[in-house]
Amino acid sequence: MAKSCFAARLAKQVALSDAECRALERLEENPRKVRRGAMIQRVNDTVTELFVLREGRVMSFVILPDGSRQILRVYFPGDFIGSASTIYSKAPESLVALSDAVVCPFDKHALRRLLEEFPRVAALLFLLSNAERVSMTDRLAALGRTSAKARVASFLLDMFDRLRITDESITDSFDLKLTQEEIGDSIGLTSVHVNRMIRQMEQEALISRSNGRITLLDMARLEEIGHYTNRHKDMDLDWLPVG
Amino acid sequence: MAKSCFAARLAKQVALSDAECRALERLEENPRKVRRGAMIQRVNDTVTELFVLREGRVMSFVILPDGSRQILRVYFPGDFIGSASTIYSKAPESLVALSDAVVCPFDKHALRRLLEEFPRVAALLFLLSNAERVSMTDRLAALGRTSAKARVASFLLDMFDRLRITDESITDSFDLKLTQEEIGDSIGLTSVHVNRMIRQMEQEALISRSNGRITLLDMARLEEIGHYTNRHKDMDLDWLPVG
DNA sequence: CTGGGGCGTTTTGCCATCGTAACGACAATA
DNA sequence: TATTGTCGTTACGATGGCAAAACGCCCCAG
Repeated sequence: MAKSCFAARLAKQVALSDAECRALERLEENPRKVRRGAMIQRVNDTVTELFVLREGRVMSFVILPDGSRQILRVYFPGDFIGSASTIYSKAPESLVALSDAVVCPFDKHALRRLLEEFPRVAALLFLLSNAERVSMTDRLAALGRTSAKARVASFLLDMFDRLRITDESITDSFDLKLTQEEIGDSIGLTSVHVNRMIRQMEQEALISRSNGRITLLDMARLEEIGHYTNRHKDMDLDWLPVG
Repeated sequence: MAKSCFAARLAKQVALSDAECRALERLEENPRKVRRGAMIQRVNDTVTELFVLREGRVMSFVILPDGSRQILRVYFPGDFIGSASTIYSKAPESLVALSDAVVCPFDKHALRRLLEEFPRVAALLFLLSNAERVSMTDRLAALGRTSAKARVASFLLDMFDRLRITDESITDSFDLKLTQEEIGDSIGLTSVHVNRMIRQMEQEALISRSNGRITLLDMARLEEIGHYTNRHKDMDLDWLPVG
C-alpha cells in the first residue's frame, strides 16, 4: 500500500507531483483503528475533523424522529469522508464503521492549508465532491422513480463498480459486508422487501450467493433492470491546472 | 442588483476582496435570456460550460427509460449550475428553465483559471458544493424514509428558506412557480398524490393558497411533519483562508 | 361576447407495491 | 447452553400509483 491511501486514489485520476503526494500523506499521519459498529461521528456533534478511510468500510447515515434510518453513503478505502463538516459546525450526519476499519482524521485547518498551497488539489477535491453529488442524484432518481427491484440492482452494481476502482482483483463477485437491513436503509426499503427482491433475482439467475458473497451473473440485464450507468468511465479531468 | 449575482450571493457568506469580486463578475460577462421551458443543457450532451443563474428559475432533472422524470434540483438566482460538467464530459442531467430566466454561461477553463488564481474562491466553491451535497442527502432521506405528506412539507419549507436567502422581502408566503406535477417529480410522488397532500394540508390550516401563491400558516408544525431542519443557519466559514 | 383549445388542478375508483408484524431456522459467539 | 445477529417466510393491510374524466382558468380567434 502507498503511504497515502488517498493520494493513491487520486493518482488514478491525475498524475500527482511529489509535493502534492507528500502533502496528501500528511493528512494521514494519525491513523486510528475502529471496530465494527463504532461511532466515528455523531449527528449534531460539533466537528472540526475530516477523515480519509484507509481500510474497511464506513457508512454515513441519519436517524429520523420515528427511529427509521437512511444510510446516505457507504465509503470504501481511499474515500474522503465528512466533508460536510467543512461548512457546518454541527455534523449533519453520523459516521459508523461497517467493519473493522482504519480512519485517518485530520483537522479542517490542515485542509485549508492544503487548499491554499496546492490549487490543483483544491480543484481535484472540488471535482470529487461533484462526482459524489452526481452519485447522490443517481440514487435520488432511484428512490424517487424506480421499483424495489431496480433499486437493488443498481445498488449492487454501484457497490461493485466502486469496489473495483481500488481492488482490481474483483471480476464478478464481491463481499458486500452489509446486512439486508443495511441495504434496505440505503435504498429506502425494508429488509423484508430487500430479501424478497434478492431471492427473486437469484431465482432469475441474475445473481448468486454463497455465505455473504454475491456474484453478478448477468450484468447486462442488471444494468437494464436498475437503469444503471457506470459514471466512472466518463470522467474527464484533463482541463485541470497542471501540477 | 450587483454586477455579479453570484458574488452577491457569496458575499452573504464571506467578505470578498475587490479582486475576487471582479473575477466573479467575469463569469457573468455573457448573460443569455431563455424562455420558460427552454432546454439549457440536454443529458448526454458533450458539455464544457457551467452557468450562473441570474434571474428566474431553472431545474435539473433526468428522464428514466420508462419516461418518468426525477427533478434533481430547483435553482434560484445566484445559484451556480452545472458543476457536474467539471468532471464528466457528458452531461449527467438536463437543465430546463422553469420560468423565463437569465443564465450566464462560462467555460470550465474560465473556472480553472479562477480556481488557480483565487484559492479562497476555490475553497468557497468546494464548500458550497458540499452544502448542496448535504441538501441532496436531506432529500434522499425524505424520499427513502418519510411519508408523502412529510415530503411535501419539507419540500415547501426548503423552497421557502432558499428563496429567502436572496429575497429578504419574503416573510411567510411565496410563489412556487411549479406545477404539482413538477413538485411530484421532485419528491418522488405523482401529481395526483401531491394534490391530495396539499389539499389535506390546506384543510388542516397548515398552508393556504391563492392563485399559485402559497402561504405557510404553521411553520412549526410543518417542520415537525416534514422532519425539516434549516441548514442555512448553522454554516461556519470562518476557517477559510483570508482574502 | 362567445366558443374553443390548452394547461393545470381536482376528483374518483381500483389495485399493486411494499410495509408491518411475527415467527422459525441457522450460525457465530460467549 | 444461552444469546445474539442475520436471513427466510408468511399473512395482512395501508400507502400511494394509475387511468380517466371533469373542472376551472386564461388566452385567442371568430
